[in-house]
Amino acid sequence: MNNIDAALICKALSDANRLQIVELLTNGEMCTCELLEHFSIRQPTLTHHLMVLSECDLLQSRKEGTRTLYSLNCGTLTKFREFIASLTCKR
Amino acid sequence: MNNIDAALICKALSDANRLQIVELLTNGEMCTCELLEHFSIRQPTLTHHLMVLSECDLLQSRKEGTRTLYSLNCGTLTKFREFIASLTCKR
DNA sequence: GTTTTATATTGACGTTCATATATTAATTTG
DNA sequence: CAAATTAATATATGAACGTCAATATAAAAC
Repeated sequence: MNNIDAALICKALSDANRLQIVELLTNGEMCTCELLEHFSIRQPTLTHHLMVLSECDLLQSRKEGTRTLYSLNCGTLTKFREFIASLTCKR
Repeated sequence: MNNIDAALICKALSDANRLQIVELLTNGEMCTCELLEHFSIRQPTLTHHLMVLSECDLLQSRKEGTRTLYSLNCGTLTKFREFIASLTCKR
C-alpha cells in the first residue's frame, strides 16, 4: 500500500464516529439499523459515514431483505494495519 | 488511546504530504529546510503541516540556530500503532 | 395494494482544510 | 550593523467536510 492510499484510509478513519463503526464491526457484520443504536447521529448521517468507509474499501456490504449488512474488508484493513506498523521510530 | 485521540491522529495523517513527512522522519530528525527539498509545496505550507502533526503530538522539535529540527514522538506513534493493530477482522 | 420498515439520496448550512502570497522574527555571517 | 538564511505568522480563498431535514426507493407484511 502506497502513502496516497494510506492517506485516503486515514481520512476515512479521521472521524470518531467512523472509527467507532469500524470498532463495532470487528465483532462481525451489522445492519445500519443495529449500528444506529450505538450513535446519536441521524440515519442519513450514518449512511453517509458508511459510504465514506466503503469508498476506500474498508467496508463491504450485502443486502438481506430491506436490510444492508456491513462488514470489514479484511484485505484492505490488513494492508493498512501493515502500513501503519511500518512507521517505526528510533527510541 | 481512545478513539477520539486516534481520530485526531488519523486526521493528521490523512494528507499524503504529512504521511510522507512521517515516513521521512523514520530515518531520524530533519530540519524544515531539508524536508522542504522532498516536496513541491511552499515553505509556509510545509510549516503548517508540521504544526498539524505536532499538535497531535506525533512530532517533537528543537531549535538549533536558525533551524528547527523535527523528529517523531515515539510514545504517541507507538500508542497509535497499537490502536490500529487492535482493529482486527475475522476472515 | 396499502402500510410499514430499512436504507439511500438530495440539497442546504456552517465549519474546517490545504494552499498561496506577503510579511515578520530570529539567528548567523560578513 | 547589514545582509543572508531559516522558520513562523497573518490573511485570503476555494474546496471539502459533517450534519440535518426532507424525500425517495425498495422490500416485507398485512
